[in-house]
Parts: sequence; C-alpha cells; structure tokens
Amino acid sequence: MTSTSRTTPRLETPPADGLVLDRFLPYRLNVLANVMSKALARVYSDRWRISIPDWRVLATLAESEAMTQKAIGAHTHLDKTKMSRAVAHLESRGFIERTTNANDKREAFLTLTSAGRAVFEEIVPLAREFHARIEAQLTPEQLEAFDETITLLTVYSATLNVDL
Amino acid sequence: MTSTSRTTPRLETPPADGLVLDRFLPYRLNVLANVMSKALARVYSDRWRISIPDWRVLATLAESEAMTQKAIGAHTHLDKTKMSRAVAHLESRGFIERTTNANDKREAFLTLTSAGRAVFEEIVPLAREFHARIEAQLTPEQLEAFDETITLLTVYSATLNVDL
DNA sequence: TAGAGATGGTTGCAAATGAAACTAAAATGC
DNA sequence: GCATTTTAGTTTCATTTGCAACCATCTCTA
Repeated sequence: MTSTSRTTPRLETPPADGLVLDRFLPYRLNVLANVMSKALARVYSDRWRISIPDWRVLATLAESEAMTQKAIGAHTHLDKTKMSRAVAHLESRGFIERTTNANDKREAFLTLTSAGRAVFEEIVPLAREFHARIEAQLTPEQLEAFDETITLLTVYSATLNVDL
Repeated sequence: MTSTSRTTPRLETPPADGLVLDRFLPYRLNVLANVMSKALARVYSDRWRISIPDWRVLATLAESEAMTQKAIGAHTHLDKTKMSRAVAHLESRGFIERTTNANDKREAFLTLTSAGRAVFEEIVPLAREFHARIEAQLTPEQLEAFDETITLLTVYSATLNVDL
C-alpha cells in the first residue's frame, strides 16, 4: 500500500487562506461520526441484523416504559419514516410490541418483549465495552470538555437553519 | 428492572447503570454531524446542486494540483464508488477535467476547470462564514481542545475495526 | 514473455433513505 | 352535529448508497 506512485499525486501546499477541507469542522465531524458508527455497527449490526435506527429504538425502549413512535422519534432524532420502518422491523422480529392507545387510536405504545430485552441485554455489554475503549482515550477533563462542546454545538447547529 | 414506573410513559429514571442513549458518544456525534451537515448543505446543495461528495472533491481539487480519484478518495474519506459518481457528475457539469495518465492509463488526473473554480470561489465565502459562526460559539481553547479530541478519536476509531 | 495477480475505476443491483402523498383517527370551529 | 384542519403513522416513488462483480491496464514472477 505504501508504494510511492510514479507521478506526484501531491497534497502539499495547503493555501494558508484557503478553505482546507481537513480543518473544516463539519467535514471532520462527519468523518469521525462515520468511522465510529461503522466500528460500532460491527458490534450489533452483523451479529443481530440490527440497523442503527433499530438500535436506537431498542435502546430507548429499554430505558423507558411504553412510548409512542413520535416520542421515540423525537428522543432519538429519527424522522417518522425511519421510525416507522424500524418499528415494523423490530416488531416483525418479535422484539417489540404495540398496544394501541385506547384513548387515541392513531398511536400505539411500544414496549420491548422479553426477546427484545434479551437482545438488548446481550448488546449492552458490548456497547459499553466499546464506549469504554473510546473514553479511555481521553482524560476525564478532555471527555468532559468534549461532551460539553458537542452539546453546545448541537444546540447551536439546530438554530443554523437560517440562510446565510 | 427499573422498579419505578409501570404506568408512566415518561422518560425519567435513566437507570444509573443503563446505557443511556444520550450519553452515548457515537450517537451524540452522529446527531451533531448530521445536524451540522444538514445546515451546511443548505449553503451549497440547494443553490448549486452540489452533493457532499461533490463538494469534497471540489474543495480538494481547489487546493491541490491534479490528483487521481484514488488520491482524492483517500484524502476525503470517500470510497471509490462515491468518488466515481461524484467525478462523473462534476465532469458532466464541466467543473472538472480528466487527463489520462500516459504512464498508467487506468488512472486520470483531475483538475478544476475555470468554471469549477468559479463555483468553488463562490461557495468558499459562504462556507467560511458558516464555519466562523460555529467557531464563534467556542473559546479558542475550547476549539483547540475540540479539534484535538476529534483528531485523536478519529485516529483511534479507525483502529477499532477489531471485534470485541 | 506469458500467465497470474493486483489496481484504478465503472456499473448493476438490491437495500437504505427522504420527501411528499396518503390513511385513519382526533381536535377544532361554527 | 357536521365540516375543516391536525396529527400519528404508513406507503409510494425517486434518489442515494454500498457491495460485489466487472473491465482495462499494469506489475510481478516463473
């Protein structure tokens, strides 16, 4: 892989005033999030055929009591379409159950089945281990700071839907 | 497990030992990266019909001399498929040019056309403005720390393709 | 110098995605 | 009470993605 190519495929000269891609925050965050998600996905995606939306729904339900799709969607940043699909998928596999709300038949409360909980419990230690490894790369202060910044920027970015 | 609510459909009681999604780094990063990318995309996507891969290729070429797809791909974290498509797209719109490498006819060197550069130059100030707004949310120290952590975690995550 | 791999890049196909249209059930207005 | 508008969730359709198979060319080795 290290073979130097015959002609110079140069990436020198980053113009000091140019917009250098690898200093560009949105880009860098995207790369990081991707690389990390991909690595994490290997933990559950391959073994349990669980997609990222699936996983989010599962994790959310595991920690709360019955919730509607809408509520889960808001909590996990998944739009209704993805929610609908994830829920359909998880239900078809017997991991969650729907109970139509008698007071409002449009919506249904979702809960994990024991099978669903079992899968979740299987995944958790792996997810936790994964997380631990990542956190271990940082000092507590770094981690704290990183976390804060993420929160701050997430909130701020959400307001950025204004035109420039 | 959580002895608390049986009836409450609320998301209180994050089990102290549970895997709370919104403390989960891969999830949070994903959300942040998405929100930010989406906001940014509004800057160029809508106006110039430029996709994210397109944009990365454009930005890379604008700052370097001729490069092959492979090199750009490596630099921008785009796989060959996306590269191929982005390049085809940009070429069809007259934003870049291919020059087959006479020494190795499999590959071609790509360069911006003047039209391509013009588009890039139009986008840059907007991108820069966008970036500035984000950075303005942080103190220089915060920014510096954030940047470092991203780099660190990106490098580390890349090594995480090991099974747990 | 003729295979037998590699490598840069493209393409086919199936799955994932997102916007918008749609359904059924509530809420609201009159 | 009945028509209008909202809302929760589903579905359709066009687009984007990613994997794997593929071509053309190059490299390496016998």
